[in-house]
Order: sequence, then structure tokens, then C-alpha cells
Amino acid sequence: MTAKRSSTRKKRPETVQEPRAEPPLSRERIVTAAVELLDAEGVGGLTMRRLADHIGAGVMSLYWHVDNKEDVLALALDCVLDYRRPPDMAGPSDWRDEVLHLLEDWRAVMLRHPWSASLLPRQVLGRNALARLERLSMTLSKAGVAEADLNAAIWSFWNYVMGATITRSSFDLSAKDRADAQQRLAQPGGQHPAIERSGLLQEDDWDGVFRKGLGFLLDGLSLQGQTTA
Amino acid sequence: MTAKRSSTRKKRPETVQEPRAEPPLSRERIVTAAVELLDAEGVGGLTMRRLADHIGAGVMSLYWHVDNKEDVLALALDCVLDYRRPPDMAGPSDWRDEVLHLLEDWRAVMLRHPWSASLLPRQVLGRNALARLERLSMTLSKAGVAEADLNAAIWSFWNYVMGATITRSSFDLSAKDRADAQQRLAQPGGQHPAIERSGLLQEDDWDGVFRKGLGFLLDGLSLQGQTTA
DNA sequence: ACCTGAACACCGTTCAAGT
DNA sequence: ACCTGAACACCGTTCAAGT
Repeated sequence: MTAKRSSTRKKRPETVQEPRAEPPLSRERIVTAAVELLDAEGVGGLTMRRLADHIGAGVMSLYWHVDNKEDVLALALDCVLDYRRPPDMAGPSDWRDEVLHLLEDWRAVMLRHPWSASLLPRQVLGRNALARLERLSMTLSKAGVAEADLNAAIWSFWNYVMGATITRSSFDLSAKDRADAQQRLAQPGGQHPAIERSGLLQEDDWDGVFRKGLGFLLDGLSLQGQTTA
Repeated sequence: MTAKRSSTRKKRPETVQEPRAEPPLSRERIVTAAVELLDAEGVGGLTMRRLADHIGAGVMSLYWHVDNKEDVLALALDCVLDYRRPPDMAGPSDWRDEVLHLLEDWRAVMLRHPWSASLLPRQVLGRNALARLERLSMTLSKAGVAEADLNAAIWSFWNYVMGATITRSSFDLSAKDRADAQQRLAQPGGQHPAIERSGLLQEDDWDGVFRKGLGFLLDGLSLQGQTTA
């Protein structure tokens, strides 16, 4: 394709010199641009037209390389979820640490692309999502989680991570929103004494909360059957 | 408003007789219609125009009663999440059962309106969402969950329920999809031996899985600090 | 106070056509 | 094999106007 590109170059003498001589359209280039757009503008900002503009192509050219918008979203999601299984740790490591690391990485990746988490639940079968699930499954069964508990355990971690990440990335209160919420709760005759007292909506150590809840899940799982490390 | 309606009637002799003489437009009527439409067509099927048609009003009439589409969605969500705190159980009941019941009800409500769960994470502050969180908070602190663990516990349950429900309602595989998935996993040199072996994607006892994972969470929480029932 | 139509600035995608 | 423009059937919302 380098050949093709340079032949295109020859046609355009240097005098014109477009902003950048665009490499030919390709699935890969489309996905890259889609991720950029999604990162910059969120899911509502991705439009086939804007995507084409961003690339410097006609809208309909995209459809040669891609089925439709849904396809673009699926590709972008999978791209972002890229997972290279870490080199198998030398020596036996704590399975809890392994799960923790795996899920914190997963969450971190999705928070870096805040549009991604909400898309994942209907795209469970993506290449990299499956790879991550596979890894989790391996870790848990090597840890001795009973066969009968395995699927429930995996889906529990999944649910927890998705819920946490989707919530975190779609519910970020501005300072003003927080003030409003707090005020509404503290109204005379407030109907929410408990969550007002604990400051549930004022919580801001999301990393800590995430880790703590994961701890509950791991502890509960450890109690089940013969989970031997 | 009955007056207004009957006066309208007079203008139209029985010969025409519209399907139903429409009661006047109101926020309430709009929300009801929105929920119907959402239940029938999903989130992609709700359109201001279709909503107006469904009600028998002009599109722009809606905007007198409602700020915008986002507002409609928020109202519909809160409507569906309706929560009447159950009459305080006579006698002390198991706090685990109470949490279980609370969260299973929450999940069931959202599954009955499959569009709702995905909307909730950015609408945490809705009336009924807060009421349910309040209830959960009360139950947990009465159960003796330490002050320091309370918020983490509440958010953990939230995350778990949201993750489970969103996944369940956006990822329902047809029989064909399942077959495809299974086949892809089972390909020669398959890269997913673990999740193939456990049949992770063939799981279909979602209620059971949900309850089991909730059990892990509850068990883990019970281990923490002095949780006395 | 409540409703309306026309208009604006967008969408995703089909289709028939170009090279 | 790859790209394109025109066109279709939609969107949400503003605005100026009606009653």
C-alpha cells in the first residue's frame, strides 16, 4: 500500500500540498479516528459524517470498509479493550492479587475511554473482552474455585466491574450538582436521613470504594467450598 | 378538565368519533405514554415525534410540559422505579434476607422495563432511586455494618445490581448467537479453553447466578468488622 | 396558559453512478 | 476494488405565532 500511496503523491505536485497527504482509507484508519472522536466528544459525538470529515473522506466511503455505525462502535470498543496477557508471572503469586490487578486494569482502560463501558454489555463477545474473561476464568480455576461456582464468580466480577465503571463514567457530579444534592437531602423533614448521614453522594474516593467492594466479593468467594491458594 | 373535554366532544358529532377523545395533555400523560413506548420499542424507539403521535398531540406541544427529551427519559425512569417502602416488617428479620429482597425487587423492576437499567447510572439522583438507596442504607446500618464500610458496601451492591441488570437486558443472545459463540470458542486451536470448558456463555440461570453473586458480596461484607445480626 | 407549524441543522443509510 | 453525491426518511429543538 505504500506503493499505492506514493503513486498518488506523484499525481499531486508539491504546489498544492494538502494538510497531510492522506493514506488510503482502511478499516484500521477508520477505527483509529473513531476512537479519537469518541474520546474527544463522547458517544453522542460520533457521527458517520463527522467521522468521515475527521478522516478527510466522503461519508459513503466509510461504508465500503465498515458495515454500519454499530460496526464502527464495536470495532472501536474492541480496539480500546486491547489485551495482551501479561507474561505468566514467574513463581506462584497470590490469586487474589492477580484478580485484583486484572480487574483494576480493565476498569482503568475503560475509564480512560469513558464511552466504552456502557457499550461493552452488548458486545460481550468481542475479541478482547473474551480474552479478559478467559484470563479471569483461568485465574479463578487455578485458585481452586469449585466448578459449580466458577461461572457465577466470573459473572459476579463482571457485573461488579461493569456497574462500577459505567456508573463512574456516566455519573460525574459537578461541584454544583453535589451541592444541590446535598441540599435536597438536608431539607427539613428530609426523607433520606441515612444516606445524608453517611454522605453517600459526597463520596469521592472511587478507587478506594472499588477496591473495597472487590475485597468483599473476593472474601465471599473464598468462603465458598474448598478455595485453597 | 372534564368540562373542556366534553366541550370538545360537542364540536365533533358522533359521526366522526375519534378513537378516543383525548384528555388534555399533561406531564403525567406524557410520562405514561413514554413508558409504554419505551417498553414496546426500546430506547431507540422513543422519539419526541412518535411520542406526540402516540398521544395524539403535536410534537411541539410536549415542550410546554417537559424540558426536552432527556427530561422525558428521566421522568419515565423515575416513574418505573416507583418504590413504596414495604411496611416495616413486624419483628426483627434477617438483614441478609432484607437486602436480598430489596435488590431482587430492584432488579426485577428494571428487567420488566429493559431500557431502564442503562439509563439509571446517569440518573442516580432520581426520587425513587434515592428512596431505594436510603432503604438499603438503613438496612445495612441497622445490621451493624461499620460506619467506615457503609458507603463502600452500598456502592458495591449498586454496582453489582446495575452491572447484572444492564448486562442481562442488553446482552440477550438468540439461540443462533449462542451457537455461533460456542462454535467460535470451540475452533481448533481455540484460545479460550477455560470459558469454553465452563460454558460461561451458555449460562442461562441468570436468576441463580445473580443470587449467588449477591451471596458472595453479603458473605464478604459479613466478615468485615463487627457485623452482628 | 397552552398549543401549533414552519424551519433549521442535523442524522444513518440506499442507490445508482463513477473510476 | 474502491470511492462519491444526491436523495430519502428520519431526528431534536428554536421561534414566532396563534388561541
